[in-house]
Amino acid sequence: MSFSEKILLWYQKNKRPLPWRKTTNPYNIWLSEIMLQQTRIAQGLPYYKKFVEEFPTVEALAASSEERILKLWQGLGYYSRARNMHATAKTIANDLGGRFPDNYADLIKLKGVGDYTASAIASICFGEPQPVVDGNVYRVLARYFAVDGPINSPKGTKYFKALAREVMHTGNIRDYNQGIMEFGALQCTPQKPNCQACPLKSGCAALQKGMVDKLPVKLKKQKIRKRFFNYLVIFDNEKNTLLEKRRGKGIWQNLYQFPLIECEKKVGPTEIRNKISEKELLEKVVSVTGFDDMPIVHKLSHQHLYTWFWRVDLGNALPEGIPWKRVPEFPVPVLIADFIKKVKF
DNA sequence: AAATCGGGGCC
DNA sequence: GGCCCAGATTT
Repeated sequence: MSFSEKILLWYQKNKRPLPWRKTTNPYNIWLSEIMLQQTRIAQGLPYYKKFVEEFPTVEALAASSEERILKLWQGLGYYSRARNMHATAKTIANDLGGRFPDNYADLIKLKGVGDYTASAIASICFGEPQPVVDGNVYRVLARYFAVDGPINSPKGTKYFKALAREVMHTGNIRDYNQGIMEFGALQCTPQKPNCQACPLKSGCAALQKGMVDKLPVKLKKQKIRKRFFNYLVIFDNEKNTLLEKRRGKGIWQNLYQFPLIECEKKVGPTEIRNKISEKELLEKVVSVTGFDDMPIVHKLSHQHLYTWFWRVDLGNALPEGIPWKRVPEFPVPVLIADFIKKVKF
């Protein structure tokens, strides 16, 4: 039996009953694929259900606001996916008559749809023989064929895409693509793969060479930037607070936060007061007090955010003040959401 | 070619 | 603390 036939057979016996496996509707498949980019199924699943519930069709998603979409997306990370998803929904609803492109070449033109996602939708929804290469596929192929070149160099990416194309099962690409990913997720796992009970062990080159735990090879690790955030949790004399929308290029684009003062190092209440008056952010500051002396350290994959929250009481009323009860309506980073959840006023 | 973009689970 | 996750986009 060939590699792909064994994958197919394993999948038929071991596949999990996931909601997006009950349909080949491209809207549902697209939604699930965008949400699962760099995201474990356990984490993405509740978000998929929420989105399908609130937006049953691409038209419903297109008609929604970005803010509402970001709110539902809150906690899932990589928020550009949500913004691109909204843009693509509008393209499909408004320019394409509500119909998804039905082939790889057209799918990959959509915002937020790259090689993997275009291949996944084209194969799962339309049966187009395009191989998917996600993190699972890299691992399965690197081990089975004992490929020790890096998977994340441009040459490596091309090599694995070509290898995946060579070995794919064109007769049932729909199940094969999902099968090889499921096999990587459940059987050929990153740590402690279940090689003893593996139906592919007789042909696995890495197993025969004792290299299973060395593969796949990945280049470089990114170094982590430290940043120092000071959030101003403001209360005016009507107990309203202030939120600002993050603009520009960096993390958390278009999400909300308390007014932020970023510094090069830890600072005290005096510096915070000075910064407030320098920027003429607020008038009539009555008091500035820290919630904690120790920072909350929020760890992203490429930044560590050392964060202090400051309570700032005002003697006047803010024209754009937001009642504390309405704060949970805004999409915010998990760092902010955790703080709001933790404190009681 | 390298950097950027989140958050959570596991060891 | 490091690694990984149904990757895409920007620089």
